[in-house]
Amino acid sequence: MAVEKDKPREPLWARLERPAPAPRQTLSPQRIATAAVGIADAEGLDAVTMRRLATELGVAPMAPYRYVSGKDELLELMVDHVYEELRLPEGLGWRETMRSLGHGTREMMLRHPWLAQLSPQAMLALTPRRMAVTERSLSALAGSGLDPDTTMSVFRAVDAYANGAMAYEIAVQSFMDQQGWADGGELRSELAPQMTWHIQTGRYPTFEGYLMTATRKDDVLWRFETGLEYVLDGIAAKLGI
Amino acid sequence: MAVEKDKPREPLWARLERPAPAPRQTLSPQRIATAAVGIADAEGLDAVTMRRLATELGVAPMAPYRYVSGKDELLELMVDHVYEELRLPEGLGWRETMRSLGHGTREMMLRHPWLAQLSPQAMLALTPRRMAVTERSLSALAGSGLDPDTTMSVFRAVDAYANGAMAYEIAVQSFMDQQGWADGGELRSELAPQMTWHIQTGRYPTFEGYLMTATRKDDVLWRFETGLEYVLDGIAAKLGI
DNA sequence: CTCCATTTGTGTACGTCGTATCCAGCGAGA
DNA sequence: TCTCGCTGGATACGACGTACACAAATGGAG
Repeated sequence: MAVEKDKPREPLWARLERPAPAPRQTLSPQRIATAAVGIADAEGLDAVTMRRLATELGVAPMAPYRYVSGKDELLELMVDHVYEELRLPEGLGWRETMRSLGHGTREMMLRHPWLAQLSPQAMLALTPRRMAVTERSLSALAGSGLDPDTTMSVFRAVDAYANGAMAYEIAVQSFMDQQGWADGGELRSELAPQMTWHIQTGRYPTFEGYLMTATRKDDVLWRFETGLEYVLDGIAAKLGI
Repeated sequence: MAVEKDKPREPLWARLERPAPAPRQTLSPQRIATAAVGIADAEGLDAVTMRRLATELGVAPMAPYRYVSGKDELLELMVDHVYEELRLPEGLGWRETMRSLGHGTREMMLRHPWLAQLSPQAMLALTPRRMAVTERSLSALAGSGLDPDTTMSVFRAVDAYANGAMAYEIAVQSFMDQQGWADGGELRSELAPQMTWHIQTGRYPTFEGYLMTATRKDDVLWRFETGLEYVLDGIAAKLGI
């Protein structure tokens, strides 16, 4: 017996490309992905359990394992499923395409907040629809006369900003949800016990000043767009459009 | 009995401020945080288990619960512990401070890659040292004559970029580690079975072109810095420095 | 139509996790 | 000295991911 070595197992996406070898048609990757995403959307990622998924599909707990090697691949399947919603319009210039990437990412993540709590590994997963987004982005950038490395750096910068900003936005949103606050009233935001306590120590005067005088604390869209424009402007400035 | 309602429990940080009420000195938040961070650094976040932590501390599994209400608070403690490493030099201009925030975040996350796989909730946690970083950032920005909302948007943009970029960098890094690849040889990077399969479908010609012609695919620091400069340039451009 | 190899779903079981609950013992103030 | 409150220990429970061996259903070959 060799050192503990995972059997190299054909990539998930390769398997799915072949027409299903023998269809008994109660389960399918599609059905599995849809069900799992449904659970995650409705009750959060923690509710996505192999057992729960099986129940939802009306099937024994181990059944989905025929289509997915484990929970990690299930998450990959979910990511790919949901990335279908992120379509970049064709024929736009680099800036509009990148803006569209940002906003598309934002909307997709707001619809599926659990995306923000996937492990980086799962978010790195090279799924077909994810690859398609990358391809489209790079090809929109291709007309600008940049070298390949710079092109990729632009795409990654926008993607990094969008993901980072949404991780934060979603964290705040889900915190408020769980507090039962329908909307981010400014007052309520300050009333988070943790925040109140920190401020009351008097150690963060600048922050306190912000809390008391800012007027767009709850305008999350404004914040996202403002940041996105920084990134786009910076790209334009550095690269001469 | 009221609706299932968690007892409001005093914020973690408030409790820690009081001098330990009765010291029997075998356990302490400090010791707990250090041990937990040690485990996570050495073996990854999954190895951080309440039981494992207790073992490491030479204590019964339930003992740490006296200092931490559950695993979530343990993670908060870990985050705070590690944020001590992120110190922003004083007296710098806004741009140098933000650059320092970016690089400081990067180095901290490279030292503690598990930061990238914390749930957004845990990353949102308002811990003292995190608050201190925010305070310092905002105060460095304060001299630039920006309104409070814009000031915050600048800080959040840099923070979002740094976090998003590092989530990606760390995911790639840990993937390579787990493949046993010491360094991101370009060839090897292409050899990831998933990637190879996708490329071979011929559906991603632009991406394929990038893979074959790019020369800085493995220069992760260059990529991080380039993206960070986009953000900083964009801020400077949009706000007139 | 029949038979069989292959594929698809089932049943059972194991080890590990987070943590609720109750208990024992120590230290300090009366 | 007694006792109260805090500390850490012991035990236990339910849920999780998944390994493994089995049964049922399928479609092509004869």
